[in-house]
Amino acid sequence: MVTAHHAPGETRPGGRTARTRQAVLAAVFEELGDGGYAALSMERIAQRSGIHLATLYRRWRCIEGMVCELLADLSADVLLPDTGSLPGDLRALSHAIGAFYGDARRRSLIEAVVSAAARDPEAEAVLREFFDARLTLAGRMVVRAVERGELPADTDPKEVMSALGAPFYYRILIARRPVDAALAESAATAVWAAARAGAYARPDGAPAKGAGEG
Amino acid sequence: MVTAHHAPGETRPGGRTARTRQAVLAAVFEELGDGGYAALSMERIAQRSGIHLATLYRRWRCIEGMVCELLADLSADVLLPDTGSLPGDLRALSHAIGAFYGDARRRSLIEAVVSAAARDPEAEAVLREFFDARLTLAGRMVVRAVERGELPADTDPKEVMSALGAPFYYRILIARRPVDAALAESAATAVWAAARAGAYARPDGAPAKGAGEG
DNA sequence: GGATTAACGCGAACTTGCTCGCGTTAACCA
DNA sequence: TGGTTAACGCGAGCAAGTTCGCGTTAATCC
Repeated sequence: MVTAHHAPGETRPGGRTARTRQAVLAAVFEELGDGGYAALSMERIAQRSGIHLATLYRRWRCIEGMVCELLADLSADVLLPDTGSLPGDLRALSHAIGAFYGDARRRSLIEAVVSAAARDPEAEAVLREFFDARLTLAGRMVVRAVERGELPADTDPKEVMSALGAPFYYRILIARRPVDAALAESAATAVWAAARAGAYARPDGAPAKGAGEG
Repeated sequence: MVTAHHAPGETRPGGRTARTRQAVLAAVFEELGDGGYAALSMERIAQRSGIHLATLYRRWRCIEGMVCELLADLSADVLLPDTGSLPGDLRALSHAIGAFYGDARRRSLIEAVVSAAARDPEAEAVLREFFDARLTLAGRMVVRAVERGELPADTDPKEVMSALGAPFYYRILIARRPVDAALAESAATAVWAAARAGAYARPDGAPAKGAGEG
């Protein structure tokens, strides 16, 4: 019996594997820059990244998987603002989102992910869970505001954060125009006014809960 | 010279052509019902409609064209409410939108159209113009409200209507959950509060204009 | 360093989606 | 009613995109 060096069947995350991963995701991102999702093809990604076509299919199966992974990668380093007041937090986050989607490649990425989710159940699950986690996280901002007495106790944090994001995705996916600071400002102002008016109150009037809703 | 019966090169919109068109669009809509956009393929549409594959490609070139045409078809008969007050109009329209997207096939159709727009420039133009026209039309509701003095004079009608629609498309495309009456109610309440707070004021403070913005 | 084996490169084979040419059907008009 | 021809049905042919088998490279551990 050959004492296995590192449990045969295990993956090798380091070195070359990580390099190809980076090369491919970078290539996808750049490809989104010229031509958007329309011009995205396995062949072009292979050429741009210098990674062989067969390798791409082996690791990601299809483009859907790539764009999902890229989204998670790019969104990793986004911090929650904490200015001390909800309107301040909303403005800060809204402008952060606006700046993020100011880049056409990121807008194309969102298009790509939504398209992927529409066709591939696996991609759909990734997308859903990704945004759910993000809403839960950002919802803390609202929880703090409720604790400070800025909003009604029955305000649903996730609904508030959905409402903050919605105008951006409408702009990108439906109106199909660039995202600018004016949109960010409008979104923050609108959500703050709507939340104070009780538009995001839970139907059953349950009090706002913390992040862990397990 | 043969006196042309109906200008050679002309199309023949009646009879068989109209029938196949109806059969195909109906088949697309039904296909969206079982399996959504993922299961949509030219071959399946051909089988379900009983129209030959080559005919589909000749008339629509690709699936993108079909879903765009279907969207225009389905949305043709949507009326603007006129209850006498903006909050009333907003609630009515919001619930109409909610009812429209209560059907999973229509949600799948929107996914399909957005996916189509992401890949095909022609489909993108169709989508953009379609929603732009719709916003302009619905904006009349806001123009009336401004004239009644319910909203500031510098309110941008299209921005208000965008804000009303945004939560639905966020729910469908990003959150990927069904649309319900609670969402419709929330959207209407939110937009009304936000509009009164001046969230949709034009940056330059120009007064609200009519539908024709030339 | 040396042995083991994931991960990769390469090209051929395969599958799928799409197009083309031709004969047939049925709108449209006189 | 009959002539003209757009629109359709049909199957073969073409061009993508995708998979497979095998040899090579380079992580990983001893």
